Amino acid sequence: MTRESALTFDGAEGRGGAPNGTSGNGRSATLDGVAREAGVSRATVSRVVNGSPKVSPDVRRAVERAVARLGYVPNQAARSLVTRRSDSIGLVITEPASRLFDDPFFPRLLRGISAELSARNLQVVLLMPEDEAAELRLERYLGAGHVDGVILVSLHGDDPLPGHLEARGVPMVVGGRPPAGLSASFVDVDNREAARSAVRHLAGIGRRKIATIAGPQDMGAGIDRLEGYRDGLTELGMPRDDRLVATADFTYEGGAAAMRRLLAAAPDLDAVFAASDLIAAGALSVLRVAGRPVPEAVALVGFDDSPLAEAMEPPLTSVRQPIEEMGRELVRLLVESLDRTQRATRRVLLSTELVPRASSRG
Amino acid sequence: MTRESALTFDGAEGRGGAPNGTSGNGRSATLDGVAREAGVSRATVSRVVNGSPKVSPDVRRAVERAVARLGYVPNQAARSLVTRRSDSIGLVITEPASRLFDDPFFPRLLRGISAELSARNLQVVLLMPEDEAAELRLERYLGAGHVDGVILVSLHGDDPLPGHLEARGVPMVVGGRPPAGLSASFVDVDNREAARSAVRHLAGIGRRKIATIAGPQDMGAGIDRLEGYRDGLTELGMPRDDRLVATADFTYEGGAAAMRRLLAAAPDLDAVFAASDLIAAGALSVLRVAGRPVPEAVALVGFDDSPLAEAMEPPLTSVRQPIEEMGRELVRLLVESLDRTQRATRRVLLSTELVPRASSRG
DNA sequence: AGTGAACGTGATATCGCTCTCTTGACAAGG
DNA sequence: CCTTGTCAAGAGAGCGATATCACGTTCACT
Repeated sequence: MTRESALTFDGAEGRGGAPNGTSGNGRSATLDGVAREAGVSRATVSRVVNGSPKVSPDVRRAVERAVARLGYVPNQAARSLVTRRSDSIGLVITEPASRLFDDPFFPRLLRGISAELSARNLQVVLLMPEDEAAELRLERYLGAGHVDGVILVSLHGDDPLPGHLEARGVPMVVGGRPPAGLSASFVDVDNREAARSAVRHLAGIGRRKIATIAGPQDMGAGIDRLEGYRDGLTELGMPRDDRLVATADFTYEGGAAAMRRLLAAAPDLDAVFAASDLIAAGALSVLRVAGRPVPEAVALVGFDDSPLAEAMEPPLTSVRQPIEEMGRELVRLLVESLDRTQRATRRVLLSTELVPRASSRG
Repeated sequence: MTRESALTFDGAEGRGGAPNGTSGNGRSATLDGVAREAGVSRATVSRVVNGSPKVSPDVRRAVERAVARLGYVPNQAARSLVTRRSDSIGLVITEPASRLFDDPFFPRLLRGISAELSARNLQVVLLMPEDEAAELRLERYLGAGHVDGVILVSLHGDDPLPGHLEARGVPMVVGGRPPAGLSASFVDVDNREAARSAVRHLAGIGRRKIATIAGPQDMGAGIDRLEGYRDGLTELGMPRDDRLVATADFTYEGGAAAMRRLLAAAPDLDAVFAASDLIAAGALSVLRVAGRPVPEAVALVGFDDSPLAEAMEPPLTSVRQPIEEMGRELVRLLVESLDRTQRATRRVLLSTELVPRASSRG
């Protein structure tokens, strides 16, 4: 059962006097103080604060008044000590400074997570281990129950953390498809379907030689988008042609290099689906130098719909992901697995939206 | 005095047996358990764990072994209850979904903060109030001592939060110059000097009609960059000309609109200093349409050095900010004010670096 | 009327840790 | 030989909440 705090902190802070409350020093009133003020026992105040139904209306009102008068806020430490809950969850980001930190994916995700948590009166603790030692410390920290559950994002294939957490029985959900072998609940966008729809779109404007610059093949996003590209070709009855596939890491330079390879291997291509906007930007610069105008000679589609997409010249058609929603869904999943003791793993795939712009005008 | 935990959690978790430690269930060993295991009192274990010097070497070793054997991790709730410290700090972001969420500023700042905190064994709690009610709740939460101190970023002029926190005596530092009237310590980049150097750079490549698209004039960054622009002109002995100044919010569209106004008011301008890269991108698109090639006819300089800058065509000269360092410095300042009881406010200005690219080639 | 279920309230035992005091051991000084 | 000082280690009192009982009341139903 989810804890529902019935206590609203929105009341006025006393009647203008100098209540023995929070103001001034940092010391807040205690349960005991409120009990005295209201003329009841600590237990009763606790019940009111926690929204127990077993309190008579008058007493409840009296207590609520006392709470407001004193500006009482429960001491989380004391509460945690006995409930063995921290009412906070950990957001673990294991990412070596790269991708995540160069695009707005991360702030948006955070916003979604935060919004959904605050609706539940939970707090987020941010955890970004910098190195091996920190990750070990982190494991201990999480295993010790300092947070009630963990959200992991941006996992790489070889990270031992999720396995260890699972072994310690720490409730956990993963953002983005986790590496094989891990049976954790996760939320991801439907990369495969998204890529397929991008290919469909390019075919829809008459392109017949559709190439792709895929992402790293050790990451879920990279793999799935390539799969989807192939699905799309198959669905359209187009032949599979390996000269039309290049891979790159999610960078500008990587995209540029891959585009050069594609042009060399298949000079007659007339469209490119890039696995990220940054890759597309790199590709675009190469196409420009090569004298292949976009979209006339080569149509281009990116992925992420970052601010970059809109600012490019020509503006880039791109696949938008519901990132905030992903954050919210992660929280929902985690909270669910916290409430029930069930450990059934669940997978959630969110759908995407193709945003057409000038880079793929028919 | 800063708490230094002498306890390293990096040791092996027992010798392969099934220690009564953390593994398996989520229940960790307690101080008492460790004390029994080591044949000493709780107090002594506590001293070892907290790095007190008043413990003989043998006893210390014995305790440390017991700690490692049991995989003991201190219970933060219990500790907080008595020390009245939470060993965590709050990062408050009051931003209506806009700017912060469309550029990599935020993840980088977070990384800096996180790195510096984890070196001190402190945790970050992320707080993003969504509306008025949430902000009130937040105030109570912070006032109740749930965190030891607060870092505020992206403050807007009319936000009452910092004032209220100050009144409640919550230790606090601010990222970015705070609105006037607030006497809090803060860390900012030297926007003024940065803008001045951008102007100097443009003059250095022979431009004589240097315009600016300034940011919102209710934000420190917007104001200071405009000031710096004016300083630059003065320093170079150039006349101040209000037709060469337009303001925009930090968006692509805002930048485009401002550029149109500038071209109308001062068709003979030959350089533009934009207060952000996104603004510059908007300006660039307008210049292109207007048939004013960059950098030949008009040189362009942005601010932030976001990934956008590098991907633009031509690549954008921009001012790089030491964002991670800003995060680290914020933490240092906060921790300092936590340690000493001194409430002296301090200001730290970090210097920036101009990254020249094709958009301002002489 | 009598029994007991239901319900509102209070007393009290924890939760795991820190920290102040006290104790005990041993060395130095008179 | 006793006092005094030093220093390591233990004993014990909370910190502020929750949760389990126990204790009246009130009511409904035999």
